[in-house]
Amino acid sequence: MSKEQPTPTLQDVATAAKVSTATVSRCLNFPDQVKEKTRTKVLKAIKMLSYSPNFGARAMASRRTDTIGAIIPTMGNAIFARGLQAFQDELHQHGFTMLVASTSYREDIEEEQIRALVGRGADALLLIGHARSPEVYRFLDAQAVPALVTWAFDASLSRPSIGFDNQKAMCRMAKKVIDLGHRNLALVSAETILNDRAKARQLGIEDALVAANLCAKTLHIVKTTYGIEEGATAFEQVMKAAPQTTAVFCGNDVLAVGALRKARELGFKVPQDVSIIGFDDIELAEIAYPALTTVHVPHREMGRRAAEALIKLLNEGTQIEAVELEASLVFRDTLAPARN
Amino acid sequence: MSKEQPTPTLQDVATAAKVSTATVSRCLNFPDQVKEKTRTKVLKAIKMLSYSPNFGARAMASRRTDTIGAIIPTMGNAIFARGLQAFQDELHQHGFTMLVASTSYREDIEEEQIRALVGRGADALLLIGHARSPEVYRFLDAQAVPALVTWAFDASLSRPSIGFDNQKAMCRMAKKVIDLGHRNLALVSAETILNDRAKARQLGIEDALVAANLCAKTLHIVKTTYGIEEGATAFEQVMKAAPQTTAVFCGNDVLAVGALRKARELGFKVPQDVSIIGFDDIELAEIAYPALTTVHVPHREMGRRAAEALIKLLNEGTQIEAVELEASLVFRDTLAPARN
DNA sequence: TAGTCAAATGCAAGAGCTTACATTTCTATT
DNA sequence: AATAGAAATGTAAGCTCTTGCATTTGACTA
Repeated sequence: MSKEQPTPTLQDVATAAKVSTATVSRCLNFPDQVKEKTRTKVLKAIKMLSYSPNFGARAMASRRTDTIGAIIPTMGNAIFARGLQAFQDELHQHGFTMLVASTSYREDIEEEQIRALVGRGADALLLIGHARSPEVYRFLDAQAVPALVTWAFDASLSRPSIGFDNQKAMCRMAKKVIDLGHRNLALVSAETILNDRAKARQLGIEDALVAANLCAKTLHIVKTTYGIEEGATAFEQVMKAAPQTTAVFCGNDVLAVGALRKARELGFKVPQDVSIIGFDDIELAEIAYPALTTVHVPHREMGRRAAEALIKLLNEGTQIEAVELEASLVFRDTLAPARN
Repeated sequence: MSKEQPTPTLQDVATAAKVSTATVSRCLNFPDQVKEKTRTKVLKAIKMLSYSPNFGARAMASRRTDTIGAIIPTMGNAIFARGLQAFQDELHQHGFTMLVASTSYREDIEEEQIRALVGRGADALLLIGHARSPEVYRFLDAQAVPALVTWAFDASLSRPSIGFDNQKAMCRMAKKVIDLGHRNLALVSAETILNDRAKARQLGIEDALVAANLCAKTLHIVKTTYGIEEGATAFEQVMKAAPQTTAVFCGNDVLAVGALRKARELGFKVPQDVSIIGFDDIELAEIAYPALTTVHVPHREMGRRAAEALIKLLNEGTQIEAVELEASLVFRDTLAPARN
């Protein structure tokens, strides 16, 4: 630890291999531009010195970092995990590295993280949802850092997105629920001011209500933060404030699973007494008992396609084109016709 | 898009604010070294230009990146999510950024990722488990990149670790199980060659067996990869090959939850017919039905302490000292006395 | 008012890599 | 064997910031 042995540089490798730094650099970046014999020599020197290129220097000289940043609300649960894993797998296959930062669903932290990742040299960014201040977008433009929005889809916006239409998907689900005779609906949702996905999901239910000639105002809404415990508490509130409720929509599966547990604790039979509907279709949904009826989000596909689009943009300058993916309905065991 | 407007540099800011680059740099890094009036001027110029420092240049000039890499087996499930979130939260509070990469439990990919992150300028690394080739450690030493091992604890190794003793924890659990009269134990585990945690957990059960004067060889082991489906399949194999089994240990909760589901499908009553024990205590465990008996891993604490130690090392040169955390046993509903 | 010393600022030398351009080495052709 | 042209390699400038040291500014003292 005390022996301050400086890390080897390109120059050291060049010296050791008795070639110029340019040749070593080419060996690393365009191997087929250098003769096999030379390459072997250089590679040996690299291995001998345990050389690893200095990222900063490379970034500065080549004006790119092959790094893409992903900024998600949280890593604390599985909601974004699968999509992110797919995103990273795809990036990795193309020689890109992913940087992740999380925001705890807070707008100020998101902005900070965006700046941090751009500052760290991210060539592009993956963002969740559209809603953020115009200033952030201005910053991204000034820095010439492309950003792709996912986990949402809105053709009306100019920023490209690769995702699904939260509103439409939730509306489809709500229609099914209404078809089953439910008239007293409730929604346990995240705060919708800073979360356009949550907002869209709420609107989806209201759309369905209106389409069925019911009043959108009848939807009983409880706002909370995401978490199993929070879902449980919110469910209790719902049933206390609106005991006639027969179907409780939840903003995501984590909330739904909490609601499910609380329902059991309170002696409600699910789905006979009350139906519970989730959103996302993460592992939890399948494992919950009874297994959760939910909206399936194409996580992996979304992650993969997003990575693909970004890579193409960076490597070939191909503009990103928006892609709308389908979210499907998964009917498991927590939805049944309304009791009456 | 076509207007190639170059991103502003320190120099541009300096010019705009009519000061030297040095002053701008100090404004950013040591604000109290510059007079208030000057600072205001500079800050205004920065805002006006939407300037953001170039990470590469800064990294090169200052020889540090304030970036810490974390390399985990997978982001696809929640096993590492919570710990990682805590790790990142702590880092963030101290102005560090986290880089994440995942390995899919493959040694070759891990090595690649280690090189990638070091190459990307990670000042330090968080690694899961001890087992990896000496060459990797040599590389880390050559690059002078400190690495902290977590999710495991082994005082006998020179590399510091902040984690828990997988073997001891699993042994404690196994003793309880044996106390409950179980004599025919099985284990569904990941491949233990490349996974020292899995290996340790297996040894823990064998220790308990020996301590109870039973033969370690009686432990029926099925190896598989991690996944709910895989857990289900493995459970079926276990019960087919060793139908007398009354307690099935699982390498982690994901496997356990799969086993649980398959048990139900096959008509086994859990825990009356067969007990199932998990490891990790992630959300799934609590939500599973019946709720899973498992070994609780102090994810958040581990992540937080690891970050703390690394930050101290980087900022103040304080050597990391190994910390052994306690993994506790969580008895829920999938463990009962052996039938006989 | 001159002189002292600390605070504020400026100057300029790197930091390690890529790459345009220059030079050398080969290969193939005559 | 001489030589054109391609392939391989070398030279050196430049990428953007930090920082040690030099210089200037300014407050205070004598």
